[in-house]
Amino acid sequence: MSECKSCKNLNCLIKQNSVDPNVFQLLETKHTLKYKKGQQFIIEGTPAHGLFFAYQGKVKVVKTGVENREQIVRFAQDGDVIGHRGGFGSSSYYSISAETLEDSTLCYFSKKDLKNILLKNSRLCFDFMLFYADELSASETRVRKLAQMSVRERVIDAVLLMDRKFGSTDQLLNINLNRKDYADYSGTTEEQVIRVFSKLKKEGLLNAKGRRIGILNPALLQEEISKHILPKSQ
Amino acid sequence: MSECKSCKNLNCLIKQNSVDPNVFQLLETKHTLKYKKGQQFIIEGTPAHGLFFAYQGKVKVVKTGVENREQIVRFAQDGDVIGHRGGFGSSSYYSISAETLEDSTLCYFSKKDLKNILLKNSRLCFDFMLFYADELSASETRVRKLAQMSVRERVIDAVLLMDRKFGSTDQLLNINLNRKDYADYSGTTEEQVIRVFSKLKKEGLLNAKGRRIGILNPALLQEEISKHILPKSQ
DNA sequence: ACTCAAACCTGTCTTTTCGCAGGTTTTAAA
DNA sequence: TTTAAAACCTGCGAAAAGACAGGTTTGAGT
Repeated sequence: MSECKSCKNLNCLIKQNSVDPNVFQLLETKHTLKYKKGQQFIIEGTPAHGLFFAYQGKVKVVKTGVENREQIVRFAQDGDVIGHRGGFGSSSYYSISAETLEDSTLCYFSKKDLKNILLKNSRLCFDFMLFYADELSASETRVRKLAQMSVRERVIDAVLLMDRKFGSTDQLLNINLNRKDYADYSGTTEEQVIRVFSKLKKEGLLNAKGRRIGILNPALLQEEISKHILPKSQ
Repeated sequence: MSECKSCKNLNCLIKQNSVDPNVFQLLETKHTLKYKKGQQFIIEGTPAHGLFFAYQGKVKVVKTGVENREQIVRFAQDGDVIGHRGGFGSSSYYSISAETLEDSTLCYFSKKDLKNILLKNSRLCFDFMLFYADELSASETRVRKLAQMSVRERVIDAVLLMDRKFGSTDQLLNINLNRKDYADYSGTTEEQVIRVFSKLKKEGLLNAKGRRIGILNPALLQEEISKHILPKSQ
């Protein structure tokens, strides 16, 4: 039920506001769901009834594109919201699909319940607004990067993001993605990712044995894409 | 002062909520500003004090990129919000620049005043949240399109957007953009836009004399990019 | 109407990215 | 441990996109 009390995902919007009695009431309506690795739990274009929070696990959020291409728009893990755009916004259909990258536990709220609380609790509502504003910020930066970076730069940017988002242990990324996933995030093809990885290996910047990816020289990689990263405006 | 009463921008978030006495109070703090064509009124990276609403006129919102390239992230006109991400969100610097495309009148609110009202009026706050959610939706669709469409497709998409957003009179778009602007929106170069326009002219799909752009066959243009447009999920 | 800078256009060449084909390695399940 | 599918890799040719150069047209200000 409301094990939000003991939840350690401090960046969860609900958790942050759970002291409010109204929000506490919302928690009664929460559902907890478990999914195996590789399960698709949101399907783009289907009617949206609610939204999810990642309690534990890793998720990729995807827009289906033309032919067998898809666009990974975001990765989510502990505390992150998923399916929020179907939950609210003008469309009542999910605009994305979501799939677990490993065994995961998710929290689910119906959008009806959540909307009621949001209209009662302006602090929670304000936090949701800030969340969307930050997501928008990230998305617009991504628009610019996709439009202006080369394939090599976009792949480097993706690898560095994985390190920031999921971290590394013993110089190996804590996330298990195949080359197609990197391609679908970077807006290129599997072959190009493989080529860039091979080159980076030869240059001693990256360690890539199958899906075990390790960043050997973060500073040099960061340096290579630095001209696309503006300090204050992100 | 509070000529919001008589404002005809019905899609303006403030206007929509101006019956609320708290919001009415906010209007006292509003500033009205006039700018000439081509004036930059928000500069990326500078401290953000507040946000703007387009009262009358047309604006391009831009992220500065590498070399002399910039990325147009959005166009705004009557009622649209501008600079909202500096206004709220975790960064207190503007993440974009904004420039008028014609003589324009803008409404300005300090973010301090606005935040106060948002925390008092959860309906207004909820509307702002929905606005951000929809913007995010549009931005993520744009990520996919930039990653998966060809240059020709992106240029066609841009021209069709101009028609939807600003409309046409006598088969001429009601917006005055140069080829570089189309390039900066579509994520390509000026020359490529010129080539695509020339080709479309020869094919009888477009009419382009200088900056006067006319769409001759919207159905065929739409058809050409239709495989990238998914019905329910946008 | 004149002038000049800005905007537009086109051809050619270079670079980047992509697609396919065919092979090798990895991984996970039986 | 075996086995088969999935994932990974590389070379090569094709296609797309970009850069540059030089010419023409447009249009805003005088």
